[in-house]
Amino acid sequence: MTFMTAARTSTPADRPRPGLRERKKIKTREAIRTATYELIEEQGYDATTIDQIAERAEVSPSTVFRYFPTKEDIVLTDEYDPLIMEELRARPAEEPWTESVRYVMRRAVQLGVDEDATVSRLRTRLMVEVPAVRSRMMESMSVTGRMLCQAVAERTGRDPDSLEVRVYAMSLIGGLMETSLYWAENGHREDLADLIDRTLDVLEHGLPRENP
Amino acid sequence: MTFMTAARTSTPADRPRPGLRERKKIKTREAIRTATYELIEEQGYDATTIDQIAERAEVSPSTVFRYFPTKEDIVLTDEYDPLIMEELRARPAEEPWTESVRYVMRRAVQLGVDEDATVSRLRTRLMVEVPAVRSRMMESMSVTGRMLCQAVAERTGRDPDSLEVRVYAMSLIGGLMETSLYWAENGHREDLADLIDRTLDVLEHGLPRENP
DNA sequence: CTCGATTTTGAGAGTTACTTTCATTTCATG
DNA sequence: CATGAAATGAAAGTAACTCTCAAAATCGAG
Repeated sequence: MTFMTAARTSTPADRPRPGLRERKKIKTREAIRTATYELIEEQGYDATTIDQIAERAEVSPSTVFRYFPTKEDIVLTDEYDPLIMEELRARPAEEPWTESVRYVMRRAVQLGVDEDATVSRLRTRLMVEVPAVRSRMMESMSVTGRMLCQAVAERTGRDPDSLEVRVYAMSLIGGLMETSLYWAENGHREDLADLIDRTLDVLEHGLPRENP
Repeated sequence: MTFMTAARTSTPADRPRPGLRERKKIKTREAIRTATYELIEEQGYDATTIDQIAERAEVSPSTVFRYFPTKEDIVLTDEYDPLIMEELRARPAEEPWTESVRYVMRRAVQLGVDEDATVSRLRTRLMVEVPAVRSRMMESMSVTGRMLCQAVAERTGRDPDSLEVRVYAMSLIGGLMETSLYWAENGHREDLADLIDRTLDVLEHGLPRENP
């Protein structure tokens, strides 16, 4: 769900003490990411090289690649999928599936925007403007899609690998993806939660009768 | 619609005489493509370099890039979208929209498989196996999506840029994409036309009641 | 056919993302 | 503190893609 949420930037108060090594690792990761965001804001995505990122983050270029396999990943790495999955599982079993989806998606959006609206917008903007970023994001869609398959299967007792479940999941993801593109293309003016609602309406009931 | 059809390989008998220059260009294009297919069959996608392709196609590396902007494009360049668009427009206006889609998609698949089943399968296989190819293919999805928006808008008198139309188009594309992935992952055993039918059923009516 | 304009091609050098290897440093643990 | 494991940096290498410019092929008109 990279396409609608900010990345989780810190480990609030998870486990007791992750050890110095772990903490340093997280710090480095964050340093690289914020350096990248800054540089992109300053000079744009393409003009920003890995070397510049490394320099500003005060690590070596090789370290950058050790943390992120590709440049796009620095912007896009997503740690929310598991959260969404959890929330989806936590919904009451009697709740209609479409309701659960609606609830969880709205919540995911809210989380992302709350945490850091600037990053959220930068990301979706890059998604519209930089083909490589968009590609990478779509790539992550399939992963989210598989996860959704799993969730649908658990909830409704279907085979997660069946064509039907997979098609359902993918069309959902595709639709939501288009929603965030739409949001960004229109300058983030409209309320994303509303857009999500309208999107789910289309997916559930098809196109509405009229469109003035 | 790259993801389900082969590329149009020749200009059957279009216009009277395109001139030597044009004909040579088409030939070069084809040479590059078949060289690429061969090399990939022999050694796999990643192991195949542009230089090798250039050598076998008997052109210079720069020429390869002049014809195709990226390596993935050599495999994936799609010339079917306009055809699909045409066919969609040619359907009678009274026909329900979903019927038109069903008819045209099945036809597109048939065309692709008829023309060259081997290439059709190689493509979908690469789509499953090579991330870069899958990305590039997804990238082309958005283009096809915009086109579909246009078609939906024309047929039903809606705004092609409205959220609803865009979401509808994208979920359709996403679903079909997943269908070809499914087809390839299962070794191309099932009949693609049947899969398409089941896909459209899901998109039109949601997940079926039960799934034994 | 020939000449000049236009287009296509090739050669080569350059940029940059990404990989790989290996020695060095840094941290955890007994 | 000593020993082992993990993180880091330096450096060289690969391959996709870009750019430039000169040579060659094609076309159109006289």
